Amino acid sequence: MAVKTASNRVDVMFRAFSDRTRLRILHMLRGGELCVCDIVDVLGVPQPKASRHLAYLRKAGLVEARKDGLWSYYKLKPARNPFHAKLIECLGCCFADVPELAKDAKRLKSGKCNETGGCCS
Amino acid sequence: MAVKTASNRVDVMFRAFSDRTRLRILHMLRGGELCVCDIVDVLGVPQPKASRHLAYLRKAGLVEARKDGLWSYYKLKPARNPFHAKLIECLGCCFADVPELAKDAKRLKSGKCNETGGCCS
DNA sequence: CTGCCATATACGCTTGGACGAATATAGATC
DNA sequence: GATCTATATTCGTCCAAGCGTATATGGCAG
Repeated sequence: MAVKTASNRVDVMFRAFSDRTRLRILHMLRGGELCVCDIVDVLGVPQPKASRHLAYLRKAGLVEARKDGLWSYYKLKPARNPFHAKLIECLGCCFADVPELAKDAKRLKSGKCNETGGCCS
Repeated sequence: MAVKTASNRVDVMFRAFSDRTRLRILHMLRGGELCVCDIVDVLGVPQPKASRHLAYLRKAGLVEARKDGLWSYYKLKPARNPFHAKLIECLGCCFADVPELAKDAKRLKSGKCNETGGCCS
């Protein structure tokens, strides 16, 4: 079963973290599952852009999606190995160094829909 | 003094880790200072390629160079902040996941010149 | 079945960056 | 100063991947 997928490749995982938008998405997801419209809303980017980056993260094995009716919910995948775990830890540490992250967190908290179910308009 | 250099940018640092060759270089340097010819030798890549990647790492603030006569010695820069430290920790964790790293370590140890001074032919 | 909504993908364009090959730089030796 | 040697940089090419725009998919409501 040891299929050599892209998800196992360390360089691919690092690259997944090397884009500002993806970094913001990953950081947001540390708080738990979110649906795409929330992500689009918090990031303030066009929907296809968010979707593309989510697909990238999915292929890199870093997030997983769950569909529920019209909505897709994304969350971080649990760490597969020590390296993956360390990488996730990096997410917590870079909070201070990436100004957008604080803004995103604020916007997410004040947002309409984070956990009380009533999402997306 | 809070100059916004590339070295402060989290995404740039991640990107620096996202290339196999650079990952191998960074991993090698964990053992301490090395001169370029050692790196070229262990990696088994053309010298300009190693030099280019070393320049990239230098610009990303991850390594620093010291010149001594004809030779250049590179070493990891000490971590500037918690994020940088975590990232360096990742280097240790990905050893198991990147096959080249073990081979590099072996070749470096059996190599002619790692620490007894007599480097480079 | 028709139309609407959330999400995903395709398209065309543009840019960053990896490469090999060639060349430049600069210290050491004669 | 001529030359050798270690390292750095430049050049031209190629490919991955970013973007906005447009469109496809697929569930749901009427």
